[in-house]
Amino acid sequence: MASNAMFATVASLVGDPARAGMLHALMDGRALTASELAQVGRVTPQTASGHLTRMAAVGLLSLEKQGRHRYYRLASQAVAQMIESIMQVASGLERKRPLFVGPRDVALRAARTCYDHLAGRLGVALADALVAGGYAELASDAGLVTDAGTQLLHRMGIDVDALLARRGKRAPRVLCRPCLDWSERRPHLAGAVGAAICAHSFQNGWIRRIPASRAVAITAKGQRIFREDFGMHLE
Amino acid sequence: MASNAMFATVASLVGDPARAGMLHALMDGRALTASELAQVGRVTPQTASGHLTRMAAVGLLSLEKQGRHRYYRLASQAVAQMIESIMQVASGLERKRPLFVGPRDVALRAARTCYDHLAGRLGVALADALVAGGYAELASDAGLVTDAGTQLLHRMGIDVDALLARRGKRAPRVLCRPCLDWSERRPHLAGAVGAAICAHSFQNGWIRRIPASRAVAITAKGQRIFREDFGMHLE
DNA sequence: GCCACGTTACGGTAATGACCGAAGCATCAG
DNA sequence: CTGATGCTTCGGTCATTACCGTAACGTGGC
Repeated sequence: MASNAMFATVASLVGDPARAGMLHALMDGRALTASELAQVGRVTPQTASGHLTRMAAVGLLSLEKQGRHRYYRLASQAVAQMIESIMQVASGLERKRPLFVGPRDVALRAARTCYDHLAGRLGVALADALVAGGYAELASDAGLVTDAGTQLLHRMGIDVDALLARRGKRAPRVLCRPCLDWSERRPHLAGAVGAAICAHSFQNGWIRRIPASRAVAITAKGQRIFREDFGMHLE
Repeated sequence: MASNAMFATVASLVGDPARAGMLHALMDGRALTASELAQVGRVTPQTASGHLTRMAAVGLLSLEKQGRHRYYRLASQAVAQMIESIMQVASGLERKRPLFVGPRDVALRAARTCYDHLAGRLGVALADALVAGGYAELASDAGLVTDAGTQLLHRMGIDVDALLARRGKRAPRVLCRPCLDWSERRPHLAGAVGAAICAHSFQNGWIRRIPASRAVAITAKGQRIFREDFGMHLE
């Protein structure tokens, strides 16, 4: 196998607790400074710097200098998907022992971003509502947005056709990627469509980020739109 | 995050070169003995035994005792998908430096199994042919089998409806998962449908395993069927 | 110019863990 | 029973590497 060495390199990089914490924090798709990442990794800035340069050198992270700050972010969607799939396995194995839910997790479980799309109960509820309304079909393997769904999204201001055209797709149907939620163990909407919905939700003030967290809060406006327009049931 | 520790544990387990080699070898979905795995990991049986017990204890591998042999296999499809996604990232990063293609790789690149479905040029060609014939639609995110595709597979002896029923799906359409091939960098058919096609191909003698390898050979019968019935172009 | 802050480079230390040799258990053949 | 094979456990050695303290290097504000 050609890439056996690189394979081990990548996995062992991700396997260190400090680096794992940093990558975890970067999973919301934002860029964070070295200091912030040192904090989430629970190591001193010196140590964190070493970790970050190594991950950037291999290509897991991309670096953007801005003044005296250095912003790191996940280098690609492939990296995010890899981390997601490892979390998938890890959380599956952890089910064996009783799982404590700390207060810090409450907000995360309610609603959060997963690299570029919505996850948590919000993400799952959105997916459920779209399926229930006949706007989408979701299997464990794959998913697709129906014609009715395309129209709904268009009414909400999300142009799915433009999305397809931009990616140069010939597929007549709008396919989308399901993503198994590690906290809910249920599929939700990822991929290009999921990312578009998430971005649109931020832009229109349906949701907003909770500072220093991957969690997001649903605004009053968002509550109304999610319930009335998407037909979601948010407890 | 609740599972941060487990996350790092899983990733660091995968990150060791010897264990990575073993997992790599197990990616064809078969079960291998401890000795065989020691060989592919290039370590002595004692060392391998330690690795294997650890991976089984955490839940990455499942163990089946048979006489004086101990057969290890990947514990779940989730584990296979995780490894696949890490390979994805690793091979992407490796593109920077010139990539040598050893003779050992030639057969692998031509046709191999990827846990439970076909990959390599064979897998990609099959996917291309299905798309070209209007039997399937594939995007990077997801895919689906068209009605024509369902009928074609039914004629070949693969009952897609039964597949759906077995999984208790309500989705009216047959969705399938695309899997980016690390050697071809093109999508091919994975998921339930891909697995069914692969299993069927083995059962009917269209392909057979090349001993001591993940590579598979296409039989004369297979050549004919792939070309005439599926419309594939195999060089 | 100066100082404050964020980040990186360079030591030395300590702990983790991979590895193998030797020995001990099982299982199967004769 | 005896020997052979497959696998595991134990003990000890060695290499790797995460970590921090100290110090140096940039950038931005004053």
